[in-house]
Amino acid sequence: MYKKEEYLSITDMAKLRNVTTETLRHYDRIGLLQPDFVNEHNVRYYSVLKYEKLGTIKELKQLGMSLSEIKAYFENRNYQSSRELLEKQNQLIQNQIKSLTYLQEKINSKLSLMDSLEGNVKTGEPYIKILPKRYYIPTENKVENEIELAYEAMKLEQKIYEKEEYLPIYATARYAGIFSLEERNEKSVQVIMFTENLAGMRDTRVLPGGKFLCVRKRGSFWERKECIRLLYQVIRDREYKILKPIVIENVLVDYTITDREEERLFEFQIPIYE
Amino acid sequence: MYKKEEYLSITDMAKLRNVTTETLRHYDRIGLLQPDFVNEHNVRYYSVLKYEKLGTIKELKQLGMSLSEIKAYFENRNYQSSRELLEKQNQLIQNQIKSLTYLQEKINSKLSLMDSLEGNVKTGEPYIKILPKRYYIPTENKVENEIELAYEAMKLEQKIYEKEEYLPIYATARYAGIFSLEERNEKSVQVIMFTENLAGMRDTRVLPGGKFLCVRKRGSFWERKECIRLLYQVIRDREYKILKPIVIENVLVDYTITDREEERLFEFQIPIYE
DNA sequence: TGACCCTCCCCTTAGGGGAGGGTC
DNA sequence: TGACCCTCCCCTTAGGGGAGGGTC
Repeated sequence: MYKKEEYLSITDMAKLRNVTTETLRHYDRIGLLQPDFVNEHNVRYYSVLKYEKLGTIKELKQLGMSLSEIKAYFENRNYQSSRELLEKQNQLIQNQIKSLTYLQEKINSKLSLMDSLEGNVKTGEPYIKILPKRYYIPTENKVENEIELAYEAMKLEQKIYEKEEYLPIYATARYAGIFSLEERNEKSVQVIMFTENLAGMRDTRVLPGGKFLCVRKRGSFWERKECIRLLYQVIRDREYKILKPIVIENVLVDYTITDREEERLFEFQIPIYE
Repeated sequence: MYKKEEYLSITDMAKLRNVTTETLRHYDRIGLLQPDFVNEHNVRYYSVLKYEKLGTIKELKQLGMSLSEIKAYFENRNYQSSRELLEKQNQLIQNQIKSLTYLQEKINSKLSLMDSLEGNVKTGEPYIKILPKRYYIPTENKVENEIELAYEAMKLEQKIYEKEEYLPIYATARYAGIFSLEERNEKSVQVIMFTENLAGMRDTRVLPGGKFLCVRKRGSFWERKECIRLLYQVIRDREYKILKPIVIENVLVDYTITDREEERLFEFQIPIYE
């Protein structure tokens, strides 16, 4: 049927489609794309018709199909089966795009948070900021050390994941400790997790928006005495009024981002009015 | 440091993060996530602190990182390295989304073509249609059989790919044969490939838009006598004038879509005026 | 002769799925 | 006792990278 010169060597074919000869040998072995002629020394020769097929194989691979799926497709290829394949792959790709887009949003919101942390707010310098109304879920038990904290945080996460896979708004900096200014044991703290106002979450509570006197601090979550004393001092000096006797210790940089304790960052917030 | 009850068994941990125990054993073996305590019978116990790490591992895997990359990241995790990681992954994801979106466009345009083919145009029934101006690149040599055709088509594709990876507009139904009505050898045909008006392609030619008398046919590319006779007949009967003595045989369904010859579909187009 | 081609054969990722036998 | 845990050990995908030797 064809003239000898119209055969392509394995290297010719490989170069035309930008694959390696080893790939072509592999496709031969598994019966996906076989040479049209093999000489007495086992040298492979391909008809130019195989060029198109190799192109299709590459495309289908790019769509995420396995070689055996591709092989099965070629075993009975007709208009209908091609159409169904395209529709199926279209759906798969759409799902992939969706989940990648979601991932990207998550990463971007984390990067934005990091950007904001690298701004001009210094640790140890109190300042006032206005915060919006925030929603949160509390833990069941107060915690006094790293292990208890991790345990309660785990329970919170499990609770959320039951309801929603998404944690968009406070996906970053979503943990905080709340403790009462009236209680004497400043080691004992209630861990909370900020959330969106999830309709389905019955435990969701509200933290009213308003003015907060804040200060940032690096180091350990458990050494908060000094910061609180500092905020108290400012409140007295400037004659602010405490709106509610609580302190919120928001975790801005935690062990999910760094293993270095000195890099961890917390912000203490006391609700006030002037 | 912690109470015995705060250890999690391998099954507990696996359930919390929705992985298998085998996965956790694997992570232990490669040193990615190791139990905090192993009893005298080699039974693994995990501290609750590992819950967070396992979550991060899952996320990074989802971002497409390999286990050894993840391990390396955990070996020196700090604010800066985390930030760089996020930025790198953000870029990677963006590229993935881009190439998936491109693939999707390609598939959608193919599906649209198929939709249009399943419309109400019957084979063997001549009709008039208006076509826009089209650009194409011709082959160097006329062809007379399947092999020669495949060879010329290959050369055309190689030419295009040098310039542009994209073949959007005519990515489907982009091949056609052109032959002269004056030449007697209707086996000899010039193969062309429709393209966008690629600025860089110096071979690009133009096919003027206008009215075309058309007819569709299934079967082989090489049996075109009857169709041409039919079109001639219509031209004579209805007293149309032939604008240019050529026939374009556009390949609508070809061997990239089906292996069944009876499913292949061609459309013959003769430029006319009334 | 240099570029090309061949057949073993070992290797990689991230676990899955047993078998066979102990442990909580 | 039933549910759980352990260590081998073999297997999968899509080739990559030689070694050692012949071919166009």
